[in-house]
Amino acid sequence: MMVSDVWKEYESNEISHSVAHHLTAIHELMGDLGYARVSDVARALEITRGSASLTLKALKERGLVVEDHNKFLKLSEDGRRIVDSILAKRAVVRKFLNEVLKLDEHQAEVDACKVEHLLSAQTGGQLLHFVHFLLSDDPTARQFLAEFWSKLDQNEEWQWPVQDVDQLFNLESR
Amino acid sequence: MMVSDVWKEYESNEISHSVAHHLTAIHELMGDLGYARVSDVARALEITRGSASLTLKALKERGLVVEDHNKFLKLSEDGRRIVDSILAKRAVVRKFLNEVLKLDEHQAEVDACKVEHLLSAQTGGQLLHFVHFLLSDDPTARQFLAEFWSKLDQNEEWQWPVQDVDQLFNLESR
DNA sequence: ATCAGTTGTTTTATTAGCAAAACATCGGTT
DNA sequence: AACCGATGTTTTGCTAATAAAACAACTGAT
Repeated sequence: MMVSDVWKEYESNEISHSVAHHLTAIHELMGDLGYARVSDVARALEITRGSASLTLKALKERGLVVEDHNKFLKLSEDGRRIVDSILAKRAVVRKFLNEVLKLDEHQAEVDACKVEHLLSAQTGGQLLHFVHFLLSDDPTARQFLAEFWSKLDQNEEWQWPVQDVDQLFNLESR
Repeated sequence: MMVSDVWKEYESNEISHSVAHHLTAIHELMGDLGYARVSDVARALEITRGSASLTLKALKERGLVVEDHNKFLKLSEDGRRIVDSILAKRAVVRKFLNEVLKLDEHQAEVDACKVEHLLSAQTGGQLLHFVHFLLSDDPTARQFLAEFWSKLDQNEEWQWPVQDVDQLFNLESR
């Protein structure tokens, strides 16, 4: 049972959910307001200034955020790279969930947001290739999607959660 | 910026990563050994008995785990349902990452493990439909996959992370 | 019967992430 | 000058999840 090898990699993730959103908040505030201070981040995330102050202090020490001569925050080069990768993954996952799997926008947004910082760069890149081709003008892709969606509408349902997914696949495919 | 609405749902998740693995450990130990005690769970997860004891006490109080007259653990009805849904999501995600996106098995396992407890039932169900059709004998699905994989081999790469995913989609598709 | 090993619990401490409250420091009004 | 509001920090406390260590209880071998 090689379970134990894998599951602890969760905590070894260098970017927590909280950190991911502190960083992306700075990015979005720079776009919206042109600046980002501790209070602005706190407001955007709806946490207290005290909490934001502590988290951002740690991020400054980690070199992901830099502080202006007058308390104005900015992403470092590294911070910027991290935000780029997070936003790219979020966008791809959201697009897949919403435009392919036809989940409503809120559900897609929520799930993408939960997952964005956990996916490897490999996974993000491959998913981008996949979704890009799937939503392209390629006739095979279009036909495939059309068939999938029509099947969805036929509402042929399993009861979820399925007890044995592997069995389901083995019996009906391949 | 409706960011703040969404991101806090992460912590409101009733099933943490740790809880998910304590529960699935009990499930797998029941299959492998026929029983599951605190020490067995601790060994499986490679944490101390003390930690497992505390977490499992909380799970007993939450009614997800029940204890035998002689300290043997078992999943409750609710616990069982949760494990089923987690394992189903993990299996589907792993299959998708490995067999469709062609990520190596370890990466697929790791990413699926990170994500499994965070996906909504809706998302899990839709993804199951999707992967099931995608890997079925349907000729359209087969052709689509063949084309996708050949594109992958052509190694037409973006530099990852992509700066603006939405722009990438808007320009080249639709 | 004693001794060693395993098991389960409890206590103490640590870390991340939050709230709440106190505090100091500005900047602008009046 | 005095005041008010916004800002940033610090301190205290909380929860979840861990480790480490001490402890008690049971099990089995000799």
